[in-house]
Amino acid sequence: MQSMVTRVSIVEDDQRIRASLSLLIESSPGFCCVGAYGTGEEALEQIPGNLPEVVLMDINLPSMSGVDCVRQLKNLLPAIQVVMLTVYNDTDLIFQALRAGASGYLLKGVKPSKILEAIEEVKHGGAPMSSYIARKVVQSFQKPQPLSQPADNLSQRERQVLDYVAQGYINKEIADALAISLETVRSHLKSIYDKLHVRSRTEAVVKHLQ
Amino acid sequence: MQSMVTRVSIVEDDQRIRASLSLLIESSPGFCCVGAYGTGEEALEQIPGNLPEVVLMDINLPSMSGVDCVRQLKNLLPAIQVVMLTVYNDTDLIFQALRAGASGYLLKGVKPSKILEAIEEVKHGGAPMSSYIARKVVQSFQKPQPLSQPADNLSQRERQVLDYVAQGYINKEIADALAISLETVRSHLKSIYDKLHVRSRTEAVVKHLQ
DNA sequence: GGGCAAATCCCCCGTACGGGGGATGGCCGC
DNA sequence: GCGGCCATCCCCCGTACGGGGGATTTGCCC
Repeated sequence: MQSMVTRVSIVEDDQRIRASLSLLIESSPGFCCVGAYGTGEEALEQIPGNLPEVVLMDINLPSMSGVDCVRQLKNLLPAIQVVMLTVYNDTDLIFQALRAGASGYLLKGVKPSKILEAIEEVKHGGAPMSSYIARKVVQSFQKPQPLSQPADNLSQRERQVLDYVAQGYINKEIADALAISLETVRSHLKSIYDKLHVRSRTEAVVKHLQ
Repeated sequence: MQSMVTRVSIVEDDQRIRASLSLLIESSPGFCCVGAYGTGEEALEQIPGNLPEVVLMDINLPSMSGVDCVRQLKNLLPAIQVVMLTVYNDTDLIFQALRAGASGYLLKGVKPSKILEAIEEVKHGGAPMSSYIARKVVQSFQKPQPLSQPADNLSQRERQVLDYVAQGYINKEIADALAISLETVRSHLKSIYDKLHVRSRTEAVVKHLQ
């Protein structure tokens, strides 16, 4: 079983930030800082020797980047948990870091208590993320599309009908589901085809799902 | 500008849970419950009328599923923020819900205070997730993802035909494009419907585009 | 050589679909 | 108040579609 204290290492090139993180960890009950490194290379060398459970990793390191460091670290020690800690909220960097194996991603400026919470959370299988980061991540599952939606002037009702069509409903079923007549459904479909410049339900669905 | 209170609606089929959520919202300063519905259909009908900022959505609803409800709701009201609230931590459901447009995902059993925090967080652009969920989401970036896709037994020719269907071609056009007869296209389509367990080209296309 | 799946083609038949007309209210904007 | 969209409903008509039969050829596997 694990010891009662959570072993943490820090990889951060700014000496002041490194020192203050180290101090934060050391001065908090239940945490202990087993290493603080200024470069990714140094971290890769030392970390296997003193096995922290959690690593706080700056993303902007000299020479080897934080992302690369995470990738190699997770290769060496798959069980290690990494929380990125950075000023950058650049979307690409977030996904690069997550793909590389980071499990958490905090923006610098969070309260110290949040950092400690994140360490505990990541240790117990969570994925602590600043809310902005979490939203970016969730969005990546949603529509890869709308930077500027072409504003397909569909009315609410038309969207609703199209939604049913996209679920494979035939017109009669849509009519029943919406408690309107078959003819009304057909009317809505005509407007939909007109507005989307298509000629069939299949085309409409494809356009609807982009 | 927005009012100081956060307007919340609840979609949850269990009357007791619905009542207790409603009570939680109403009795918390800064929150107000503008609707509580037992079915997705009811929610879709009523929510556009009283415009909550945040919707708490159970995933396991009778008839229309919570996921479908989210999909249609986000279609109608793209700005609305949805937090799933469920006992299921099934990976597929999580991603289905996120793809459908949910921005948060809490497991039932979280402390009431966490629910209120989540509502505020999602309102301000965050993505509140239980730690288990967050980890699943993050993992989906790490695993070289093509884990699913069990190769739906379609033959090469069938995929080709389905591809054209998904581009809105009618059968005659597909026949011309592939230089085969209309009847052959129809034959392939029959096998496709059979293999995908669908009854129309529209359903087939939807399944094909996941 | 028999079995088998893929790919090709054919016919019948009912019906869902889409295009072309309409019509009626309701609500909004100017 | 009039034109505009919206939502609702109705008719006719041709055709694309899907389900139900088939058939043939090619190639592969055992």
